[in-house]
Amino acid sequence: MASLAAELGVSRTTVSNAYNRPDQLSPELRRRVLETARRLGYPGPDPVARSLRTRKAGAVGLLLTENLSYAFRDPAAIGVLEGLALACEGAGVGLHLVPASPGRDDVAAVHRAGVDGFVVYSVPDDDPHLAAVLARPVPTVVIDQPRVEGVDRVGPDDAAAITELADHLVGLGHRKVGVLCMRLARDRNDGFVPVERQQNAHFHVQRTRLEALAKAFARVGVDWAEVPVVERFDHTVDDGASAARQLLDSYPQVTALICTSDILALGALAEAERRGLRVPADLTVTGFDGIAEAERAGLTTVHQPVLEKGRAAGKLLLASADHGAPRVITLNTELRIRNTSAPPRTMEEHWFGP
Amino acid sequence: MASLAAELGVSRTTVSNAYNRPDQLSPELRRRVLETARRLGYPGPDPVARSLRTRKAGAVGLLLTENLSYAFRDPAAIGVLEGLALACEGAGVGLHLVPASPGRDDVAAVHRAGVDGFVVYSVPDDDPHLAAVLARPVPTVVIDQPRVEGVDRVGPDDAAAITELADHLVGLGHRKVGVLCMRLARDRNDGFVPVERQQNAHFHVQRTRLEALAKAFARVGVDWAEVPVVERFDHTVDDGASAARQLLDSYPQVTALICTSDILALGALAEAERRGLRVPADLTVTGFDGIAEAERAGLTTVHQPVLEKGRAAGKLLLASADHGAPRVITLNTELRIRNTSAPPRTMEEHWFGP
DNA sequence: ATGAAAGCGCTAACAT
DNA sequence: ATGTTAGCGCTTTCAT
Repeated sequence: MASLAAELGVSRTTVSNAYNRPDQLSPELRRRVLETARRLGYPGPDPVARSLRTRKAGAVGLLLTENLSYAFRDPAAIGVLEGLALACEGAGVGLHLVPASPGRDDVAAVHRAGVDGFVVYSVPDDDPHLAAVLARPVPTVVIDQPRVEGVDRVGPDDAAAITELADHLVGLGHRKVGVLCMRLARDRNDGFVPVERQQNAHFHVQRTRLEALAKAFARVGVDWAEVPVVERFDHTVDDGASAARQLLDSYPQVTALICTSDILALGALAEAERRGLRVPADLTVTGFDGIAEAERAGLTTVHQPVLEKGRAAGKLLLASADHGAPRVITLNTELRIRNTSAPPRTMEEHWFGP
Repeated sequence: MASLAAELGVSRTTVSNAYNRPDQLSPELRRRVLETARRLGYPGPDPVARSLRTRKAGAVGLLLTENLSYAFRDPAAIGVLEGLALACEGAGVGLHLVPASPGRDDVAAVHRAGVDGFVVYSVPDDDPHLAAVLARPVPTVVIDQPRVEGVDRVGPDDAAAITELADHLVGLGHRKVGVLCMRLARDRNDGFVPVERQQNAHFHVQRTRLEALAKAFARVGVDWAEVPVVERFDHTVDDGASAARQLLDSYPQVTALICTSDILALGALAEAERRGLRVPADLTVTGFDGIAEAERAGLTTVHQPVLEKGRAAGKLLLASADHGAPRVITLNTELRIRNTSAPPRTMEEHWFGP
């Protein structure tokens, strides 16, 4: 830029103005500046230098707990991403996906990200990347989890939502239930979950849902310590199927499988079919999220507005006027009763048919 | 940072080293620096200033022709994104989604993006955002389109791929065909496409496919000027259905509908069902891409490795050693003949049954 | 309407 | 092992 100014015999200020404040220049001069720039191969102001000077990066960072590519496998995550992208697009700011693998604790990527703020989507409360984000002097919005003191948050009321679902099942008469849940902590534990691990789960959403389920079933006399809960570290339909298999192999008397995501529930449905169990006659299966595939499958589930979740987070972040109190946006959820939930078969029905 | 150094009675270099080159410091001093930093609330080196100094942003930009959120609706685009994210993650660099709406010609977002390079995915050759990207002094890789002189590119051999498909249809005996294609230029034209518009299409991929189809059918005596081609600006299953409706309303004698994407083909399938046309007995339908939904639907299509496409582009960009000749990666495609293509019914069959 | 001066926060040579 | 010096390229008062 210096050489350009020299060549033109003007100051650098003038060149800068030619790009950033056309009204501060005679149109004629501006034209000359731009043309000379082209001739000399000057590509326009360097965005990084500009960011340093203006203290604005023009981008927001997104931190996920998972491999970046995970976000593109899970329909619910895609919905959140889409909503967030929408909000960013509306404001003309970029969306910077931070490369944070769950395995390696390499937090450097968070430090390196030139962004004006972060959206953190569904990470465990002890995630080192999260700590790194919070240490940065930029605003942050958390989607779903964890709850962090003083930090904005967007998410559903998980306890209320799943309580409604539990009450539905209780009302149908289910007492022998099993649960399929997602990862509860950063360490892999593909299998049954002792109550202690449930209570200490670092993924707040899962912990809340399990707690709410325990409470709802306790009200009708079910001892939660007796309820089998199977955890899966990875989140695919196949994992849901294998979890269902593991649970039903040991607890064939279960009449309802409560899954903390639609993905897992879809897998449970597949496993039920494999075993020749009719849903919902022989087995009730429920999900959580309300993704399109679940609707197609007729799954009874709790629907949450994932796109809205992403968008709300983006808007919150971009509207970060130095607020005093942290803001919390609670999204509406809706129990959608479809074709995978029904009363359990009684013993009579079991032996003599309905 | 200056005040931190002052407080500690050391130079700024030492503070910098504490963060960036632990080996240049006594562990003891380093510990003291980091602790004092915490106490003083110094959040660590500013990423933007560091980028300015090191000339490395630690991120690659992604430019899409569409609303950012479009990328999250199209399974093929998601695949590309995932592959690209994978490559970025592997290298520890961020993925910066550039907010470039197709409508507004606001190129500023491209100028503002602090990135070390760009991946451009499927944009028209006259896209102003593309021009802005190429003007930046950073390496660029194009996925699919357009072809730009001297710029790296990753994509399938569209002509060869669709020629194979055309030959399949020709072999089955189809001569009365119709085509459903995606957007051919930046202006909206939802309807039939005159040959001239086909030849002047700014989306190179679509143009290539149409040209190859024309050539393949010309070889068996079909006059391409007589072949109906319907274009859709938006790319949804519903658009595919409405395009099929528009085409079949005017050309009911068509025996095969060639769609330039699986999404459009899925819509065509829906429309065929709506009209009571059996596929493939009454109507052959083909797609392009090989997305999961297409496989489920049993669609005859051309499969291309979308994830690999994104990953290859990312690797190419990240390995941008000042190469002499531009590099081109051609991906393998594969004709997948499934249940939506069959010989056309003859007139006899039509009147008297098979 | 244009220019001069100052500095955003950092790191990389090159000393010592 | 630590300090000195010199910018990276830009924008922004404030003057003229």
